[in-house]
Amino acid sequence: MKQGMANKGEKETSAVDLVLEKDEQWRKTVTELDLTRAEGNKKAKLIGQLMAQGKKEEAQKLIRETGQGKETVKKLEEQLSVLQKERDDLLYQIPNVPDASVPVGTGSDDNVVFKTWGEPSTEEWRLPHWDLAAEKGWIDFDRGSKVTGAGFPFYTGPMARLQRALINFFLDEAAENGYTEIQPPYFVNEDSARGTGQIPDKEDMMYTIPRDGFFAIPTAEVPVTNFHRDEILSMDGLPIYYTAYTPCWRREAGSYGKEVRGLNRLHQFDKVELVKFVHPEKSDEELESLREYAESLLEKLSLPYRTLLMCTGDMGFTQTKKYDLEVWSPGQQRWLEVSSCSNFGSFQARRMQLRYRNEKGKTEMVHTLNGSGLALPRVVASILETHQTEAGEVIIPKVLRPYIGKAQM
RNA sequence: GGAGAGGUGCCGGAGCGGUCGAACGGGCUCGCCUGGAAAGCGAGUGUGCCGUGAAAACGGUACCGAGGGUUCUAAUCCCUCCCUCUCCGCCA
Repeated sequence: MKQGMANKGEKETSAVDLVLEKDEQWRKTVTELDLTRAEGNKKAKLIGQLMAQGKKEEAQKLIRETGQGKETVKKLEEQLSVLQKERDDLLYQIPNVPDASVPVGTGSDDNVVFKTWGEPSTEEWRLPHWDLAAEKGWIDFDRGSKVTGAGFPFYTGPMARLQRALINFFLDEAAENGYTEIQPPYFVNEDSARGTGQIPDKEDMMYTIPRDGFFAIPTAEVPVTNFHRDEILSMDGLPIYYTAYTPCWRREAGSYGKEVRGLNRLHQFDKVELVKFVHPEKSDEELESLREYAESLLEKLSLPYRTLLMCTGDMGFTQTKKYDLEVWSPGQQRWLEVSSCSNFGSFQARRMQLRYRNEKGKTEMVHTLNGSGLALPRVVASILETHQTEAGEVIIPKVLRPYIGKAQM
């Protein structure tokens, strides 16, 4: 655990020891409490029997004896809930441990380029998507700011149509590849946010609806993975593949500058998500097929990309292994992340009490995975730049034409 | 939003202060029966946690929507919340 945490860049690994210590105390208290309860239960049962037999005096005598037992139970229960909260608070702060195949590293420089596809264009004449979109009147950032705030753009005319085409294309592709389409709620409750690990790790990134105790989803991963929370799945039913289109809301506090220019980073964006529930022994290969599927989408859109195998220090709190797919943005001459394919092992399942029944009839935690397939804004950015002509037109990728009815815009 | 009814195991559905982890029916699993099947018969059939154990298993404890409370004892009584259903209102 500690090695894994250290590899993820956690400086402080003492939480592990503290958890063990708290757990030790917690166990002791549980045992004591159970014993005291057993005693009380025995007495209560006896009293019941005596009453039934009409031996009132004997029963009364026993009732008088129950006082201190009750006190003890109450005291132990209080202790136990305190210990449990202390232990669990610590436990929730411990990240998932990286898989052995993940390169050890401290930051983005240590990520490994796993694969590249296509020829990233270095031609200078291409406009960044925000300039082209402004020129054509396709995306209205200013009115978005007026109506809501920065990071909430309007897409207009052909751009709105392109968005819708992409959503449909992604959903149709996923369906053809065995993913069941789901339309989930866009708000979730606190248990769900904790189930997938947004709480406590990424609590600040979510928009909240405090009056009703809801969180606006930062990704469809949250409602879709929680779909099976607190369930025991049958082994025959695995693996389960879901896909869902949803808007995603992220506060993205403290992000400014060219990094967030145009469609690079928004507070609201559209995404088609892929979620898998699988047998623990299959999650490694399931991650690879998830990655390959996401890659196939970029290939069908003729967008050059590269796949990174994220190193331990750059992969995040909840994952055991993660690939990032980055599409090339020729207008910006940089790579943009459009998909993140992750294996969570049993991390989310443990939080969600999500199990399956194995060959022997025992319950075991399932493994969960998810990936974007894909996130729209940066794909749109790359389409506008990659398929841009010198005349300022955009050639629509063949696979999208049935959805748009045009070859260019 | 208003009024009423209700939330029990895989499902249906009893229980409404003690012997209830929970009757009964259905489902499912195993066995018997059969040439095979149906019917019939018999047995079994929850989860979390703690402890013992290599394991199988066993012991304890908790769980009858969630959380509090009353009581020697709560699925059963009280309070708060959530959810479902019916009627009215409103409404895409």
